[in-house]
Amino acid sequence: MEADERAERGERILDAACELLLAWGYRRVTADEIARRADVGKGTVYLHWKNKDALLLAVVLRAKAADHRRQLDRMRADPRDILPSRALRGALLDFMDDPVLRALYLDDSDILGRLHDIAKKELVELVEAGHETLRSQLSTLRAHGLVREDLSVDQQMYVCLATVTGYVQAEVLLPDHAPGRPEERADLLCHTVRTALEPHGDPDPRAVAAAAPGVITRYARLEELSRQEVRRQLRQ
Amino acid sequence: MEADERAERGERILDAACELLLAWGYRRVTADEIARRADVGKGTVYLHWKNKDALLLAVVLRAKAADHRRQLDRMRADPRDILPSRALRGALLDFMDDPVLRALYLDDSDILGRLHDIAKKELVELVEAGHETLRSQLSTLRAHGLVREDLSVDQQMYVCLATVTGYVQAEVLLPDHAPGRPEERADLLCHTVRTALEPHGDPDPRAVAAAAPGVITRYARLEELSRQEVRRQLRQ
DNA sequence: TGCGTGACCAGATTCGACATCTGGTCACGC
DNA sequence: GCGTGACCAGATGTCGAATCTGGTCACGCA
Repeated sequence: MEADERAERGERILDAACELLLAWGYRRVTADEIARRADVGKGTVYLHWKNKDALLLAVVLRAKAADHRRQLDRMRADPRDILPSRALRGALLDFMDDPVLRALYLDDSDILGRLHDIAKKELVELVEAGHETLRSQLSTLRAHGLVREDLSVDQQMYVCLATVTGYVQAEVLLPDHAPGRPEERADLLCHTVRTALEPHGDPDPRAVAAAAPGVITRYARLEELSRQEVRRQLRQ
Repeated sequence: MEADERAERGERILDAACELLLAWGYRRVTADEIARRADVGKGTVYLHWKNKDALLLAVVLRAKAADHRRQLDRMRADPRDILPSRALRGALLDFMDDPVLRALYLDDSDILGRLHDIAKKELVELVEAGHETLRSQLSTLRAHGLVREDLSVDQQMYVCLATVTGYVQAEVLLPDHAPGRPEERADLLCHTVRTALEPHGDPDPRAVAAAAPGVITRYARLEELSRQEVRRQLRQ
């Protein structure tokens, strides 16, 4: 059997599941309809995933992997994006663009239903790895003078996580008062994190260039891990 | 009839309702049990409030009024608490202390049930007034050089609201990673807001003293408005 | 020979009629 | 004349019947 064909079919099933998940929500999505939209028999769905939850979890994991991918691409295109302010700015823009991430981070139970709880349990490892990546990123940047040392690394992690959480939640909690353009809101997050953690003035390009490879390597590892998690849901 | 006695009875009913709301949640609270705990007949409850929702809304409004009261007391005790970083630090500590505010701001539907939706509709005016107070506070402090002018007032409002939202949500979303002591978490919020909005270095005490009366007057007005809203729920 | 399929079944979910509970009223009595 | 609790209509909960759906597997097509 063609491995490529199998993989392509798997993607088609994921696409159909993703479409249905966003349109109907977890509770209303049926294995029958996923198979119909993906143009395969229902049994074929179960040749790829052991059950419906594993399939829908894979939809969420694929969105997260794509998110990590975009983050990594940005850092490779412009190393200044390794700075926490710029990295979180990008993360917020990605979040605003991707309806699956929106549903996941806003805990939209209309869409995710109990999938959120399942995802939380299954993603513990990945979230932990994300936190470790952030910790390592902050440590590296401190060593290069790109992040201040007036707070501990743990405190800076909390600042990053709490602040980005606020801007994410603000997307739904403060629909009025929000500056109209997504970029403007992302720039405000950037400003908040930069002033909280980074030294004044523009970052030294040589320090950025020196710190980039290490940070990018860690993010590449995180991206690889998230792609692994998508595959891990597959039956074989 | 003694007006004092009536008011005292009203408080007792509010206390009982508050206790039950936190212990049982909106859905399980009954007018019968509130009356029993407050040692009054059920009819008496309805002499004070036109229905159960108005009573439970009054519970929430009373918590919000007490919150405004504490904020005002702090500003009067130490005028430096008019600075946004210090004001939001206090707001976060208050939030962490008061279970009703916790339920309200975290949208705890186990406790509030549909009361949250009712409150959102009824509180539009008060929330709007709170935002106007914040806007006026920022303008006043900018005029006294206590808040920077590198962002617009609207942008600074969004920074305040989004950031405090994040630290509030972080209380439940990041139970691990959170520094153990509430004060430490509040200090991190203080740091974040201060670096985002305020000039470097300690604030000029004379500028603070000059700006304080105006800001305190606005907060006093807000507190009065919130007390009015509690009374407005009463039947007479 | 082996991958893909859809009819099939057990168990989960939904529905709706019936029973119980509770918000709000008001005639009574202290 | 204010406070009360018995009372009632409508809201809410219960539980079995009917329907739906996840997951399997015997079959057939390539």
